[in-house]
Amino acid sequence: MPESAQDVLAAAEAAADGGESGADELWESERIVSDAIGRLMVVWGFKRNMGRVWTLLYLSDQPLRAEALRERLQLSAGAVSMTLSELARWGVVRKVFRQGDRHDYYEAESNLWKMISRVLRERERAEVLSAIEALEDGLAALGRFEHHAAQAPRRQRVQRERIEQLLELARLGRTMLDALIDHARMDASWLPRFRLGRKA
Amino acid sequence: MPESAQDVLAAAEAAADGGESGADELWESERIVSDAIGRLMVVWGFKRNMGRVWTLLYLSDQPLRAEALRERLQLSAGAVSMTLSELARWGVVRKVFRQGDRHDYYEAESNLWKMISRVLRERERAEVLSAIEALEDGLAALGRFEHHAAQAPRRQRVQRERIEQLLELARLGRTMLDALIDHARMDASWLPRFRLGRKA
DNA sequence: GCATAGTTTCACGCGTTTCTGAAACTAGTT
DNA sequence: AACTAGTTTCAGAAACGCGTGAAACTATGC
Repeated sequence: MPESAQDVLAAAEAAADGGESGADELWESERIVSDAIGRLMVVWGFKRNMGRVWTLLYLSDQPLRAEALRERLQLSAGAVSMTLSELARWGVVRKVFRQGDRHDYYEAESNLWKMISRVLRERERAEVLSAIEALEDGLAALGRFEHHAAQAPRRQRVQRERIEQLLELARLGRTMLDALIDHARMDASWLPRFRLGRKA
Repeated sequence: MPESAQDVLAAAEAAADGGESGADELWESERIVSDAIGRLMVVWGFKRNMGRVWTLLYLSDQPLRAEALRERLQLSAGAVSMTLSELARWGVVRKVFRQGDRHDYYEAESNLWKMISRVLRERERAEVLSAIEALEDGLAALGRFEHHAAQAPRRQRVQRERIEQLLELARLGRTMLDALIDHARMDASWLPRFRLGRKA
C-alpha cells in the first residue's frame, strides 16, 4: 500500500519542525526517565502509563501526536487515548491545535509547581476531607453510644482520645496541603525555606 | 464441647480488664473509623486491611489477640496473621506478651509521628532516591548521545533542561521528606509553624 | 455526501494482588 | 509425650485493575 503523498507530507512536517533526524525514535534518556516517572506515579496512586506518557510530552521540545506516543511507548491507540484524556482531566496535559493541521497534538503542562498544586488540590479534597468527615462521624457515633448505660467507660475514653488524635493529624495534613498548594500556585521559590532549622 | 475452665478464665480476664460488657463486639465508631483509615491507606499504597487492623488496635484501650481482630473485621485467621506481620515489619504494630498468658497480643504504635516518620523514611529511601538516580542516569544517557553528531540539538537542549527541572524537584522532595522525618522523630510541635505565612 | 484518516469508547481477557482454607507448626497442659 | 489451643504458612481461588482490539464516532478532503 504505497502512500507517497503521505510520506512526503510527513517529511515536510519534520523539516518544518527543525529538520531533526530520527525525530520519532525513543531516546535512551527518554526511556529511562519516563520509566522512572512511571514507577513513581504508581506509588502516587496513578497509572504507570500516565507517568510515561506525561514524561515523554514533558521532555519533548514540541507537542506530540497520539500516534507518536503510541509508537514510542508501544501502546495501543486506545490506551494512549484513554491515558491522555485522564491526564487532561488532571490538567497536566493539554490538547493543542496547529493551524491548518487536522491532527490533535498534546503537550505537557511545563510548570511543575502548577501541576503539583493542582493534583494536590484535587486529591486533598477527595481524600483528606473525606477522612476528616469520617473521623468526625466516628466521634459522633461514639457520642451516641455513650448515652447507653456506662458501657466500658475506659474503652470509650481511650477511643475518644485516639480518634481526636487522628482528627488532629488529618487536619494538620489538610493545613499542610493547603499551604503547599497556595504557595506553589503563586511562587515556587518559598520552598527552600523548608530547609530552615534542619539538622545536617 | 464444654469448656467451663476456659470460660471462667476468660471471664476472669475480662473482669481484670475493667469488667467491660460486650468487650468483643465491634462498635459503630470503630467500624466507621477503621474503614476510613483503610481507604486512606489504600491511597497511600498499603492494603486496606492493614489500615483496618491497625486502626482497631490503635483505638483499643488494651492489646488485642489475633482472634479478636478476626471476629471484628470478619477476616480469615490467615489474613489477620499476614496483615499483622506486615504491619510489624513497618514497625507500626508490636507483639506484646502478658505474664502467665500464652496468647500473643498486639498493640499499635501509639505515637503517630513516630509511625509516620518511620514510614516516610522507609519509603523515601526506596522511591525518591531511586527516582533521583534514574534521572541522573537519564541525564548521563543524554550526554553520551550528544557525542554523536549534532542530532536534534534543540530537542536535546530542551530535554536536558526538563530533566534538570525534574531532578531539582526530586531533590527538593527528598529534602522535605528528610526535614519532616528528622523533626517528627524528636518533636511533633514544630509542625504548626507550617502555617506561617498562609493566606486565610 | 462519500471516503478516508484519526480519535474515542467499550466489552473482554489477561496478569496481579489479595484473601481464604487447610495443613503445618509451636507452645503450654495434663 | 500426647493433647489442645493458637498461630503461621502456603497453594489455590476470587477480585480487581489495566490494556487491547474492534467498533463507533468525528471531521476533513475530494
